Amino acid sequence: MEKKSSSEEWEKMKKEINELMIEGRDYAHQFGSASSQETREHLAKKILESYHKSLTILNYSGEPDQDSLGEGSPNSDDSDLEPRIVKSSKKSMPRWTEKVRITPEAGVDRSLDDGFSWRKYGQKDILGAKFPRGYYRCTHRKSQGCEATKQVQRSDQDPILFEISYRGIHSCSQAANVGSTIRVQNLEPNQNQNQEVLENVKESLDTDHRNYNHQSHLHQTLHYPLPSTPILESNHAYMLQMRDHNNEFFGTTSMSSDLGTNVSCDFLASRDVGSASHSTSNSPSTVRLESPFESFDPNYPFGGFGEFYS
DNA sequence: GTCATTTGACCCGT
DNA sequence: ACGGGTCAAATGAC
Repeated sequence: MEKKSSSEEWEKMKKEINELMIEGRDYAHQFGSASSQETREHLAKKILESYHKSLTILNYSGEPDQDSLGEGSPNSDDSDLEPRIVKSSKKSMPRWTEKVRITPEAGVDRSLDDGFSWRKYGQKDILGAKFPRGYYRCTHRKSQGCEATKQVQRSDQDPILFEISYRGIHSCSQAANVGSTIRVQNLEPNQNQNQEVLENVKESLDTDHRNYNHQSHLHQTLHYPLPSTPILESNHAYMLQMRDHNNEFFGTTSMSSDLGTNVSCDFLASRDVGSASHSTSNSPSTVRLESPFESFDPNYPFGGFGEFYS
């Protein structure tokens, strides 16, 4: 009954997000032709704003039903399209899901690396899923009591797509350094790098737009390429702000980290996911695709996968 | 020796 | 009772 109104509300939000993303894409295009540093800074800020607004909307609504987003996760029982706030049944820990697709350019490591260190504590075959699900928790759980955990599930349909479910916010010191979005190693304010990053953003936005009609791509877009973006210092504060805001949505992990990474905490498997090379040696920044990858088709054109195996 | 991963057993919610 | 999530002993890598 109330379903309909929820549905309409979600449609409305989608539309808003769509507009924001298009706006961001346009700014990214302009960035490409901008000559002055000042203009670039301004555009970079605008791009970030678009992302921020989109995230705010998403954050407010909770995550769009993953199942409705296609890429069928094995655990999708309901087919409702309405968005819903996944408030963990487990206590009141925030929970959100991200879909990460491995890209040839980034490789598995980067694609899945969210900047956090994760330790795998279990793996399980899930009913109806071809690949086992990996369970990870923050490496600093013992030392700092960080309760963040994540689950990595490789998609049945798309072997290069991983669904990462995060639970809890990182309370460890790493959260402050990584944020959910910024890849520490990329913070070096190098202009070339900066431009490269924005180019990626641009590319990302284009891609998003292309897939716009597919909700399923919304998540992918959320792979903020920006995170790793060192962008200008003037924007750094903004990024951090965004990061904090996003922690609620992405958790600490995420994306390429964080807004940038990933799923910042490395997703895949923890090793994966969190890996981003961090302290514990555990996760070498690479998420080892673990078993899910063992059955990985070697024919996949992603050289990066090799890294997982090594 | 230390720490991460593996994996079967156990716990808990539905 | 079933399935998902976690624990913890065994094992492996560094």
